[in-house]
Amino acid sequence: MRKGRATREKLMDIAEVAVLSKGFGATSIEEIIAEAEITKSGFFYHFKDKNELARALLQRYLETEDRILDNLFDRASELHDDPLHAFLIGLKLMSEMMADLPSGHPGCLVATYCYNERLFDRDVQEINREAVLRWRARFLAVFEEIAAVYPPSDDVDFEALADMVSTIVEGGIVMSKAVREPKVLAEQIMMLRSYIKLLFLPVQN
Amino acid sequence: MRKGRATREKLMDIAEVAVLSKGFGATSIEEIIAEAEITKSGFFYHFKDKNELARALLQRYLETEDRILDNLFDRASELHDDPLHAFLIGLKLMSEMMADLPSGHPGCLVATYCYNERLFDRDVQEINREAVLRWRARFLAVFEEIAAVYPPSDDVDFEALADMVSTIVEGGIVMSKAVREPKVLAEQIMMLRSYIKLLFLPVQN
DNA sequence: CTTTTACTGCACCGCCGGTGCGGTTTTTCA
DNA sequence: TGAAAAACCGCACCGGCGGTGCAGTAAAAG
Repeated sequence: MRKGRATREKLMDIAEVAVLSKGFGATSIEEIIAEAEITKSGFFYHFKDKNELARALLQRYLETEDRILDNLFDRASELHDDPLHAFLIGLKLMSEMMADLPSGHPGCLVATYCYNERLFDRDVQEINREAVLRWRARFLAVFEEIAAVYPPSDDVDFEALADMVSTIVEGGIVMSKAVREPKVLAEQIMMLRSYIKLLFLPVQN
Repeated sequence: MRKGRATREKLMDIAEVAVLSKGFGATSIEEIIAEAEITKSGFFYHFKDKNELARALLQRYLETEDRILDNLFDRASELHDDPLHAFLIGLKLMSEMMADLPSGHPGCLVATYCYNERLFDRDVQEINREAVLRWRARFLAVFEEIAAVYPPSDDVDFEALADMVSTIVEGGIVMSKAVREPKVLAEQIMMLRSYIKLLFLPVQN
């Protein structure tokens, strides 16, 4: 019961690393079980097929990401009462967190799954879609709260602005991986922060 | 001689669609030759192995992308002499181009290759890396030209700003694919445009 | 009309995803 | 402590795929 959980987690840890560096289709069950030192039968005891592994991987990933985001912006809110400044602090914390990843961000499963869409059945794709829509809703709420206090300097759609947070992170991860410079992701988040500042902070002069 | 080129292009067209929707590892040579109505021997006449297909795909993709970017910003420059306004027009044109893609952006090979890094040898990865660095150089030149005329409202690193263009496009593609809303990519490019406006355009009041 | 190009056909190898099932060890909990 | 449930192992088998090698051939170019 407890042991099974541990083995399952181990399989998923190994699979996640492989999927993020080779794609889902190129990740063989054979290599996963070899690294986990388990038999193929053992693997299929935990996951009835590869698609179930995909679903489990994505769900676990999304849960930890949500927890990290909650934690990060909660901490930021404790550092400043004002919604705008709290969010700016949150972005700074996020940037620092990304910069502290020793060998760069390992990659986002949401992005991988997008570029592997044909490999998954509808429900896995739907989980992915709804996760991104939750991110949209999360940041939309933040920006509406900010806009209630600070009138924006440009007429922007707040849904698009909310999406921009995810866009920058997803794009930043790709860029970091492509040029092999982990700092690019952290810098891009700071660029987003610069935009939010210019958009909502009253001009100082 | 001419016939061979056509077959090669056909194989690459089929492969590119498959790679962008399933990843490189999950794209089988078998399915490519089935769709192209050719034999496996015929395939290996054109590409000595799968890695050479990968290289050819990437190189062709990068060439067409560069041509599209050249064309787009050249057209923009013809519409306005000022570097800032020309670039803002360029972003608008880019956004409209993305919005006009009937079933959304098919995906970027650079991003796919990032999330499939372990599948390719060093030289393919290096081609990918240098392509992104060329994008950086391209937009860096643009922003330096703009900054020579318009002092930026915030102290930003121009290399990071240059990377932001690619970041927004890469991230926007992922977001569009994830939520299955082609317009998201076009909107994100307009968000970038909004930032550039706030960053360089003198405050109007 | 010969050379080059662009293929076809076939045989073969080893790996992989996946299925099925029977047996065994380990853990849990009553 | 001991039975039940959980967590595996072993093995056999299937079809598909990446890839190699090579001999032969149709078509286009010169």
